[in-house]
Amino acid sequence: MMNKNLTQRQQEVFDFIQQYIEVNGYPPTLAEISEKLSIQPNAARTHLLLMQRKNVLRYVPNISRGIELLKQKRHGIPIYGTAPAGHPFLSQENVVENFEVRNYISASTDVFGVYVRGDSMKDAMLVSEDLVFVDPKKTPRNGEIVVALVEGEPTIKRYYKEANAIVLKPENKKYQPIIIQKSDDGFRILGVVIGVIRSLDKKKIDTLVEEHKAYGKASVN
Amino acid sequence: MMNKNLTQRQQEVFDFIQQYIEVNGYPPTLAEISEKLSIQPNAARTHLLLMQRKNVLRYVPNISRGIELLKQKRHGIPIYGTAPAGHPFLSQENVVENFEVRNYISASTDVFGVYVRGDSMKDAMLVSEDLVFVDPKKTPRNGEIVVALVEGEPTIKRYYKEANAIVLKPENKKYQPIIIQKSDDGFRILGVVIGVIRSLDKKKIDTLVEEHKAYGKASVN
DNA sequence: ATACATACTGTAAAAATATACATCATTGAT
DNA sequence: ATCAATGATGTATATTTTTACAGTATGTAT
Repeated sequence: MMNKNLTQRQQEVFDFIQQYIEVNGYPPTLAEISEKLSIQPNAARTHLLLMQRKNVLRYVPNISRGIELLKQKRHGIPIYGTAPAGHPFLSQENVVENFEVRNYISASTDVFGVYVRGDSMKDAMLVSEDLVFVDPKKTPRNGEIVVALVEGEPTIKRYYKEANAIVLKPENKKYQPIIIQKSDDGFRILGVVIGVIRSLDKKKIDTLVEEHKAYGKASVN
Repeated sequence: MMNKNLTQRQQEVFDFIQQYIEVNGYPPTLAEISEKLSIQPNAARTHLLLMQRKNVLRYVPNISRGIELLKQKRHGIPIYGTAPAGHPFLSQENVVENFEVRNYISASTDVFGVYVRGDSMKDAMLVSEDLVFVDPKKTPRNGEIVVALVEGEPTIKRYYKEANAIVLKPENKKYQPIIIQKSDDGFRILGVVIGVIRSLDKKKIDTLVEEHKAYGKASVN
């Protein structure tokens, strides 16, 4: 994250502070900065004052470790509700909440993400390059979509528990269901899919719509 | 974020520290904590030492503001690549990256989110309750999906620029395109849709698949 | 050539912070 | 009934951290 306005030395100071906070959880003292850069505390102080003018950090005099890095406070994305007509839509007042994935998909703390590959779930609207969020703590119910390890390979399928076996159904007629016998080793449910996120560009939109419409025709065969 | 193991007083201390860091960017001194809770600095110190034993924070003696809150370091969600067979899939080594929406949808810094309502874009796989990410800085190209303000009402449609007008096409045969004359006032493009996120539970999955299959039948009529 | 901003050194002093005792009250567990 | 853990007070002291001066040097734009 190079700040174009900063001089080389200032950037070094900035980087050190950033790293220090990452490691320690609190900002460094002037002495710590100066030691690292082999300069005097006073020189470090000057840097902070100059950088403050450039608005990349806040330096509070007389406060030990009174350094706050600005800019990269880009946390969450504002979400606007459906504003009442008349109001300027994009105003602060219409911010309903701030987006944080963890809040949005509200799952246990150890959710993880996996990219979808292939088209075996395309009828459930999961296509290649989508990123699915998986909750490993959740026990799958029939019909839910799960990520499972079948013979060492991760796969995304619909889950159905039957008398003596577990059936993993793809959502695409081109593919056959996978049947897991109770004795099967090398099989493991990694978790339940609780969300998807898709990055859209024009090409992706077009592909999606094509596939979607093709489905209609295919189903008449 | 209530920590079950903490006593009430400890929770108060924890909450204050959290809030203080949020506001100032660096942790408080013992004196600041003690002042807020109307106790002696020494008492505050004891709390920190006790809480450290409970692993909710780190307190470094002799270091001013030497407090680091632990636990809520839950930033981003780990994303696993498709692991080579044999490797334990869910191991740290397979973490490809850490999920941050802003990185994922890679847009200008002022992206925002809006919830989708209605089914006018259902054929482009945008359904009610989906959250779309919108980039206000991006200029729409023909065929891209945009969020626009039409007579004060926000709406999501496909964008097409024609000789004398702009056409906003829904992706659902039930609805008619909206045609905007150049002179039209009260019309404004708010941004281009660059991503979607959907929270999935079993009910939502079922609804999606139902609608998706129904599309096939409808399109044969 | 001459400001001006950056990038320092070095030292003493001032201010901000943390800590060591000594002491006490309350509560829950053995 | 007593121990251990929590939650405190209060004061003097030690330590950490910042700051005020007083200088020096270098490059760059005017």
